Amino acid sequence: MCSRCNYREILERAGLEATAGRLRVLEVVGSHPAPLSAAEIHRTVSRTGSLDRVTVYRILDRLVAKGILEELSLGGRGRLFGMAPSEQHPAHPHFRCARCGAVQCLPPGGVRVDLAGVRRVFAGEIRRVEVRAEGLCVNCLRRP
Amino acid sequence: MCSRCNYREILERAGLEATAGRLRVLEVVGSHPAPLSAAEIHRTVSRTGSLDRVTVYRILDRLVAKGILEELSLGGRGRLFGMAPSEQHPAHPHFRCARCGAVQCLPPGGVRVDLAGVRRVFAGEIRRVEVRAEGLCVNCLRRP
DNA sequence: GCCTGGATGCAACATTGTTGCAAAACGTGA
DNA sequence: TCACGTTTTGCAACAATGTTGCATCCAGGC
Repeated sequence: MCSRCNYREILERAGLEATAGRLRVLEVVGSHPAPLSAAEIHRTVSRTGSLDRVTVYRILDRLVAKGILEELSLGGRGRLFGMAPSEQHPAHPHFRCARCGAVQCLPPGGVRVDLAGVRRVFAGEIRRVEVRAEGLCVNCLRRP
Repeated sequence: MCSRCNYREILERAGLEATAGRLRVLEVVGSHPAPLSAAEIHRTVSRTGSLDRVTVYRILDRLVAKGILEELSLGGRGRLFGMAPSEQHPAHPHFRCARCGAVQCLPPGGVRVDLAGVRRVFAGEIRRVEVRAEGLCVNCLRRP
C-alpha cells in the first residue's frame, strides 16, 4: 500500500462511504507500480476475501468519476486503472511493449507536451492530455 | 475516398492481394475524417455489400501489421483505426470528448513532445508516441 | 424497532475480439 | 485449360470485457 496515502480520508473527502470493498480496491491500485486492468484488480482483491466482479467495476467507475482513479487506454483490450495525478502521484506517461504487452510508468516530467498550436485552432476545452509510448521493453529487446 | 491515395497500389506495395474486401475497408477508413471502431467500419462496409465481421477484424489486423493502418486507444471501449502516418496523412494527436465520446483529429504539428528526459532513464526502445487529449467538445460546451 | 438510501451480489445480457475449420478465390506451373 | 497449393473469406463457436436489472444487505436516522 502506498504509505503516503490515507485511502479512508481520500474517500470521505470525495463524499463516498469508505467501505471495505473500496478500500481494498484503492490499496491494490495504489500499491501497484503500474496501472492494472479491472480483471487484475478483481483477481488481486479476491485473494484477501470475496468481492464481486460487478462490484469492482462499479467501484472503479465511481472512483474515476470522483477523480480518485484515472482510466488509461493503453492498447490491448480494455482499460487500465491507476491513481489519478495528485501531489503524491504526479502525472506521468506510460509505455506499452508491442511484443509482450507489459505496461510501465515512465518518469514524471520526462515528457514535455506543448499544446499551444492546438489550442489556437481547436474550439473545445482540453482538460487532460495522455501520452502513451509504444515500442519494445528491455526484456523483449534482450530476447529477440 | 481520399483522393490522394491509391489503395490498390498501397496494398500491392505491402505484398498484400488487393481484394475487394481490403479495398472497401481502406476506402472507408481513408475517407473518414476521424478514426473508426471495427464495428463502425463493419457497419459502413456492409452498406455496399456483405463482408463478414471476422473478415473485417482480420483485414484490420493485417493492415495494422503492415503499417498501412494505425491502431489507436482513445478510451471508451475497444480500439479505433485510422490511416497510419505517411506523407499524405501526417501524424496528429486525437481528442475525445469525455461527455459524448466523439473523437476528433487535432491538427498535425500542433503538439510538440520532448522525450529526451525519458530516453535518458528508460532502457526500452520507444517506437511510437501517441498523444491523446480529453475534455469537452464544442457541441457539449454549448449545451451543458 | 422501522424506514430509507447506498452498496453489494447474482444472473443475465451486450459488446468486442479470437480461434478452428471448411469453402471459395486466386496465382502458378504443367 | 486443368490441377495444385496458398491465401482469403464465411460461419460457428468461444472467450474476454463491460453493463443492466433486481433482490438483498447494512448503516444511520427517526
